[in-house]
Amino acid sequence: MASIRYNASETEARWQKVWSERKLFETPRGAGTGKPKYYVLEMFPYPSGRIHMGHVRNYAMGDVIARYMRAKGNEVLHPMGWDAFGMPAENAAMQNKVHPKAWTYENIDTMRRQLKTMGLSIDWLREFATCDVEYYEQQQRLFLDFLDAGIAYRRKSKVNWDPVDQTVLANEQVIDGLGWRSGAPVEQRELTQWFLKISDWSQDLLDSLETLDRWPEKVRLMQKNWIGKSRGLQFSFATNGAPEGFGDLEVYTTRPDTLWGASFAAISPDHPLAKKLEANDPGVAAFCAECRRLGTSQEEIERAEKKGLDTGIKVVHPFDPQWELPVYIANFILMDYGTGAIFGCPAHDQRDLDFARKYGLPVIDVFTALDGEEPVGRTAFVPAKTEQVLFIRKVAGEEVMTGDEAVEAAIRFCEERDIGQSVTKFRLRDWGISRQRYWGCPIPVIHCDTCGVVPEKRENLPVRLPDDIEFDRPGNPLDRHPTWRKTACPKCGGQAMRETDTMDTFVDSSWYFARFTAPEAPGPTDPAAVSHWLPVDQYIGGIEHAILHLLYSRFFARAMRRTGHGGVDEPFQGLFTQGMVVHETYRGKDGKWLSPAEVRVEESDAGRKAFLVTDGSEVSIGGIEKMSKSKRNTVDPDDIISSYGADTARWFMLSDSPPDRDVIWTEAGVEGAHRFVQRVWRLANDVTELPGKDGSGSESDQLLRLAHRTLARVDTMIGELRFNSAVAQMYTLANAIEDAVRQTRAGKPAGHVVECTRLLIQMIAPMMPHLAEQCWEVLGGGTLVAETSWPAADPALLAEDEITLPVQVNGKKRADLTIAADASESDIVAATLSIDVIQKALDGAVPRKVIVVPKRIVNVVI
RNA sequence: GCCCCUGUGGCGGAAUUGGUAGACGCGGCAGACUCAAAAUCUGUUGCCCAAAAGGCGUGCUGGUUCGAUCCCGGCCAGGGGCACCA
Repeated sequence: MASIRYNASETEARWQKVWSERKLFETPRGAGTGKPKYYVLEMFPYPSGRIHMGHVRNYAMGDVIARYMRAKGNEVLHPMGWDAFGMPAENAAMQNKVHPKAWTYENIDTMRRQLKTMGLSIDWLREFATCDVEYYEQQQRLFLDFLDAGIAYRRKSKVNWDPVDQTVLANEQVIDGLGWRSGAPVEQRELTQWFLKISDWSQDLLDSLETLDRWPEKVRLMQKNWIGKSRGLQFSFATNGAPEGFGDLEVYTTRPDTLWGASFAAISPDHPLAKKLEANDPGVAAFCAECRRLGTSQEEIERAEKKGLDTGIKVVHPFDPQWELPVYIANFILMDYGTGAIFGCPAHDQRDLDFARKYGLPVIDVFTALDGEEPVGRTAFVPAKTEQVLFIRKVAGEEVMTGDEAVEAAIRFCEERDIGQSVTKFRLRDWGISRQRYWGCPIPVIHCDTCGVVPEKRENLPVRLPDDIEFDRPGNPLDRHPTWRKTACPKCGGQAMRETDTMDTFVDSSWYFARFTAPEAPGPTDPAAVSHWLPVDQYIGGIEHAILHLLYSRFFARAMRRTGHGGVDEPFQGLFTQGMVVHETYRGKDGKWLSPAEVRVEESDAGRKAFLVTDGSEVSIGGIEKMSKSKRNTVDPDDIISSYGADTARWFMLSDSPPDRDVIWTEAGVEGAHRFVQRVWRLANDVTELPGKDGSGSESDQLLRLAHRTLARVDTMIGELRFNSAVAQMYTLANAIEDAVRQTRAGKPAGHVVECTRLLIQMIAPMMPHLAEQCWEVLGGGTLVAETSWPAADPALLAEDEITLPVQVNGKKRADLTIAADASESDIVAATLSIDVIQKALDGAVPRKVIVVPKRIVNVVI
């Protein structure tokens, strides 16, 4: 037989052209065609330069769903755009003297070209970038509506400040407390900034998580914890020795049941009391300054060594006027949560215990340790679990209560005595959207000396970013621009200044999915299109967005609805979080990172070894890590697509690894995927030339049965995004068809071979669309696979008349039992007990129990 | 530090979610074809034991159950997020 090779690059280009000419993936504008709608969306990419394998994986998955849903008879919306504002463009501007705009649009061009070679079924007519004026103009309209509705407001907030570069730093730009460029110790500064009132919806965002049953449980949990609803006691400590004008110290606690074990109070360095003290006491000022050097990142603050400064002020314990506690300023208390002041109970909180040990404070055990629990010793005794029964000795006498009950009892106890009130708090803070940067959406407000903060008139929108800017110095070029800031006050007409802050790029990505439904609408959205297409039926993206992006988008949907821009609360009905693409790392003798292209890996009994391609010297193989430029362990999708084809890349990304887990990129894996491409192509050709292919017989029925069983399984697996399992099913079917071909050649004609192959091709089509079209043509499909309906599995072919049950003795498998599928339980027991092995095991005795699980297993208990 | 997740052969993983652990793929080994190689095909492949019988085996450890990769407790290791990276 002539060896037939499949030419991927020719074939792929050919079918991409056909799809595009037939406008197969362009979704009609407006309310649609009457078919059920299905909106598939993958998180849009940041145009960083070139696409990477992570993108290939993400968009391959989305494309499978899009093509599958189309074949299932849905009107599918599958758009693509660019999350195009952000810091990297400004960094590139500073380093390479390119304009952020030019850099961004060039990257978009490159990446669009790369994505197109993947053969994605995307409606490219809807494409936009968030840095397009047409997009950010609409975002400015949204902002003004939010401002009118009281959703946007200004207040003071802290930023990381680089005193040398005189600029605001992102958390990422603060390394070990130092500015990334200047190396100067970072300070905290307060600026007046714009906020969005996400906290208005805290309860709603929490409650609605329950309705998101097509979201991963872990994401819902993370969001729940992030919103952080808590019930606790808020009360005041009377102070003794506080500066003039400072009254009581307000404290919030979720553990009022430990109040009897209080041994100190602590306040945030940003607490009003600390600020008062700071003004007059250089010691306090020095300590607070040190705390502020930790920057604004919560991780940094909580991982730092716990430090405190005794203010000398005392507070009076609410249960006993004679009992005084010292007040510390402590570096681990956040002003943003609760009241910025706490009481410490070292016996029942590890952090408080560490603090007490360090500063010699008493440890007072409130609870009676249960049997087996260690009393307070090296570590705190924390009976936090609700199952653990505990006492609050003094609060509830000797009444036995669980943890939550104890907290409730403590709150009641305090309320009855007028010591404080029950308060519900959320951890979720309002969203600060001000960024002191150029490459973002300008906030459309004007500062007027007489009128204050005035929104720009809507007819003056967009507030365009100026193109003539300079990046010769750090900081926001908008501030330094000679003319851009200067404008007339929309209210009084007098001289006024524009806001130079731009918006957080998370704002851009919080509503793009709505804009895709009507990308040319004169307003931010077209309400009819939004109500037709939203919510997104399947959203796919990285787990790293589990909290911020997804929560902000949920908030935006609500805020847009309130301001008349949308019809849904929940933007994403189905969510899937895919894993990363990782790769081995390599280092040469000099310790420098090497790219996979420079390395040849050999596998033998002695294990894996790697050698430099150029001189054959041995290379050390390092850990498997996320593909990154710095470790040079990236593989360029262009290289893979040009040598193997897009279908191979897509197939490899979808096989083997479960989509929500990390996938390891290996050369062997790609070759394996490519081998399958070739096999399928050969199979399609072999099958059409096969003599006697339409014969029938029990063998052929078996093949047809398998094909329909495979179809039924693949159908559910794609629906559940279990692509790797679907792939395995298709391998099994392909193997069986190859066997059938071989048998037919050997003179035992197996029928239904063409029919089964066509089914296989239709199943493969969403994953390897080009190969499928080519095979479909050879098989005489007539139309395009992309236009055929998804085949339905025939229930008659799925039924089985005989089944094989495993037979266990005391839970260990000892035999198999093949029996009619509809056999009764007593038939099964009888048949089981007549098996030789079972009789031998019983040795004449009567089994204690025989457990029959229908269609699963038989277990004989002796 | 806090929240969340993951852990199964040499490797990626499967297991109808409490019912045959290792489907399918990669790699290895043996063979066929070939002057030879590539490609392709066939067989084999968790570990222990010469083999059979059997035993062991899903990060470690304890428990619940007729039966645990799956449920519960305690650990260990790796990863994601922590509000100005996107």
